[in-house]
Amino acid sequence: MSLRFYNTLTQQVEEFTPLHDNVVRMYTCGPTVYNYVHIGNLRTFTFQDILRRWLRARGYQLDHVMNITDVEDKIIRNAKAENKSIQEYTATYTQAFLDDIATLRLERPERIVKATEHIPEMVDAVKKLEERGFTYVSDGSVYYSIANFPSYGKLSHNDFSGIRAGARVDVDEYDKADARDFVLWKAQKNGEPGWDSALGKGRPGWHIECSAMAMKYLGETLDIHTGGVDLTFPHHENEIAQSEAITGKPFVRYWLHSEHLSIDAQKMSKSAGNFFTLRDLLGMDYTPEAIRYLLASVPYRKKLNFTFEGLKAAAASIDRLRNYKLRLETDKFPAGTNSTLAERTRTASAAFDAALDEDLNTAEALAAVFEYVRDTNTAMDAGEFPAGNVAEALEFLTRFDSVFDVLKPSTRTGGLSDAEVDALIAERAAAKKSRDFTRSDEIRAQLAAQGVILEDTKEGVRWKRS
RNA sequence: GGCGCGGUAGCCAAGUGGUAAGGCAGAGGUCUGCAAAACCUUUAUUCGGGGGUUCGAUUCCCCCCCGCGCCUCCA
Repeated sequence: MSLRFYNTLTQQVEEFTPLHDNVVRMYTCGPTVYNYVHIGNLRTFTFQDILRRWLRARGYQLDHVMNITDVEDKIIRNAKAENKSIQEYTATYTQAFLDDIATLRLERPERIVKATEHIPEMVDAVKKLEERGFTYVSDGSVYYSIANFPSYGKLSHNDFSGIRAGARVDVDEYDKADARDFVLWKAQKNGEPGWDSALGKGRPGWHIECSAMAMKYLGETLDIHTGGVDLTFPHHENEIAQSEAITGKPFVRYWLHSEHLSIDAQKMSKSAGNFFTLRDLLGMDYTPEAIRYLLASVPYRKKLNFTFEGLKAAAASIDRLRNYKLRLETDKFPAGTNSTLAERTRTASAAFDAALDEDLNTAEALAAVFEYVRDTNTAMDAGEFPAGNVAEALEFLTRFDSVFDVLKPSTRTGGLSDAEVDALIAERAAAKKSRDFTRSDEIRAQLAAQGVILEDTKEGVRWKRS
């Protein structure tokens, strides 16, 4: 039993151990808060959530930092268009992001840090690069000279040995194809926000944010750095170039990148306009759990093609698991304990663990759960599932749900109270007893219309909310 | 062009040098007053195509075809 992850740096699946003690120091590139995040963004954050939960399940403690990029070209442009301050504009979308990840049951990283609150650290990092000879100044802006960092390209596995030094531009949204050097500090221009600093009045480049904040909180060498594959180059490559030029030490030990969510076989992206936000899908009455399940069920290094059929399938899968749990909790089981079944539970649990240990293979982990569900349902149907095995089955479900977190229905406002439901069920039972099936079906339909599903079993009626 | 990922049943998708997990959907059936739930049967002689290695390849090697991503902002 050892945890293994695919490391982009080495292009291999490697055994994972933290550098210090039992604490995993992890950094995640968070959102740029210029708009609502879409479900493609949320796929990556869901992957990180599964990673967090599994690391903890395996006994590690976490020190996880996520940044919020709250100053950047698009933010400046959009805020200006809406006649708002940067702070005012980003506050809206920062809160929306926090709300969205909470809706999807994504755990909050131990620290969520904002770029604009770490300007001094970034300036300091740039100064250190300057002292070590990795920078040059042009038009008041400070650039990183990658010609001075020979191992540039080791993460993205690109060969930059033929690169020309000196070509540079000073905006995030480049318009020169041959630019390779990147900006560390942007001199203030007409009307843009700027901070006074030893580098002159200006604002930080995107890449230096992450280097400065990651090292401030997590030290010079991190255990894990995650992000979407699109950040591998140039963003993460640049983080390495900055951080390692400053410290002379390896910046990150394990780089984990999650594949994109696509739609109609194309990458979902804001610039392409082919995206759904979480709010869009919730507005279509899909549940957060179904969305979470869909995003989590495809292993993170595999492209996930988003379809509504897939989303419905996810919801159906959750229903199957919830029905199973309800059955465990409400059926009457014969007395005793079955050692063969107990062994079956252990096998399933071990398979679940092994699947997640191997680079978070969520698809295989789910298969282990569903095989177990089918086998034990069969045993229950045959009356061969004793009461003494119920607890272990529920424990296994709990372990599953500690990672996937989809069993508990999201609370809905309104609807019938439990007492009202019970009263109607009692009325229906009376109708059934007098073989008034018209009335009993009427009540069942009435409840169904209000989101309450009845199931008649040998032991009586059980119900659930849809 | 460079780098990277992928092509497995209607859809999603796991997987291994030894004969194809799981979920969803579909069809039939058992159970039920009817449902629901559950279960059973059924759905890929086959894993993009062609060579090669091997007793044996979906799994290893070579070539080719197709899709996607990064190489400029982007999870």
